[in-house]
Amino acid sequence: MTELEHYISSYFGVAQPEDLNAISQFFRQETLKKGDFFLETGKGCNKLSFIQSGMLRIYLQTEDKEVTQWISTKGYFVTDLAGFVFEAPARWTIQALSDVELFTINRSDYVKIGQLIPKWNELEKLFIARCFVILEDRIFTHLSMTAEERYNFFFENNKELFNQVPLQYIASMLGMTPETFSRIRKKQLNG
Amino acid sequence: MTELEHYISSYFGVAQPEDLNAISQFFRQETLKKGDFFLETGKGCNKLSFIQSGMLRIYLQTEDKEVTQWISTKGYFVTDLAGFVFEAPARWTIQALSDVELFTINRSDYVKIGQLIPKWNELEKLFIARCFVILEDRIFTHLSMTAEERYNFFFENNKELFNQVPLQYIASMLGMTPETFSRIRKKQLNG
DNA sequence: AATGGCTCTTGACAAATGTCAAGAAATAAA
DNA sequence: TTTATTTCTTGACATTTGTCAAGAGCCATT
Repeated sequence: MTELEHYISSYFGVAQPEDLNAISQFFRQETLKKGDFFLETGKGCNKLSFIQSGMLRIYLQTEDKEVTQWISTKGYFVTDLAGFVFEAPARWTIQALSDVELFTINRSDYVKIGQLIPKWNELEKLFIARCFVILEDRIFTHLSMTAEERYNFFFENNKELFNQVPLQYIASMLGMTPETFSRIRKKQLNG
Repeated sequence: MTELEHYISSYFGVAQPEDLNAISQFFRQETLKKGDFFLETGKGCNKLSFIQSGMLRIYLQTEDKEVTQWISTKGYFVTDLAGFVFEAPARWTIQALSDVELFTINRSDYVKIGQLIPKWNELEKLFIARCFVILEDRIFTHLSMTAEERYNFFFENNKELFNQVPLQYIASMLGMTPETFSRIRKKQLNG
């Protein structure tokens, strides 16, 4: 099984080798240089990618600040769901934090998967439902935890990220300023 | 078109009257008294309902506090997605804030819709994707707004809720204490 | 090694939000 | 209506988090 097939299998639960192979044929390899944009707010997003290596930051520039929504790393998929599924203008700007290797599929090929694999729509549904549940959890952390608790919770589950990306982005994605993040960090390292 | 058919049509985009009718046949009417539990954390959730009248609160009791995740009102659907789709133990407790009338479908009947309507899985996918996008927005409010801004944003879009449910629940669902909520409220009414 | 540009840390202070306790107001129960 | 219960508001104060400004550390380029 190729790495791509492994991702598809684990995210969508596709089991048949021939199906996996057929699906993976639709993807093409693509690379981004550090700083390149995968997507910009307001533009069309007609692709979905799996990250083979590197990291991407999903964010939005508002009037007064830049809000990082998520950082996607190896093994994750990346797209603007509203853009990809509903052909709406992209909500997020997505930029490479490092050189990035991707497996990318475009919308028209993606649609073909549904025609090829009868169960695809259901697998996709289950996939998006899992994503929904993850967001539910994330909202819950904001309703129930302090900045420090969110820091610890995220750190426990994403230790490796802390020495790979600028910390200010992690701070933003946890809903706090870089200064607060830095102080909590100091406290956790010393205490 | 019945009220139920209207909901199904607007949420799932089912267009054919005969399909709508077939789907709506699977639903049964159900009522809850104020205070009754639609679902309790940890139990199985094998039903999904549309709210014909009344309000339900979706929340979770933690060690030290009760966190309201959402309040569902007329026209909305209600379920524990992880429980309903993945047959996982329910994450949320769902309780009637008032007497409630529901249209309810159970999981086994729900599955039958998929067999009846070829496009169902796709419509469902789109439906859940829309829910996902709504949660993305909600997370964004927590990353980018103060308590006061979240209050105003929510108030503008849900004025009617403010004189229908205990405000402490709205406070919790916006991620602030009842006291903070009350002070912001005063400020907005006076200023 | 020196330069420049980011990024992170720190301090001092300000603002926002939480906590606790009391009482007022609203709602439900009798 | 009266009483009881819950919910909301308010004040005083504590804590958390944000803001601003300066400087330290780090990294890449020269």
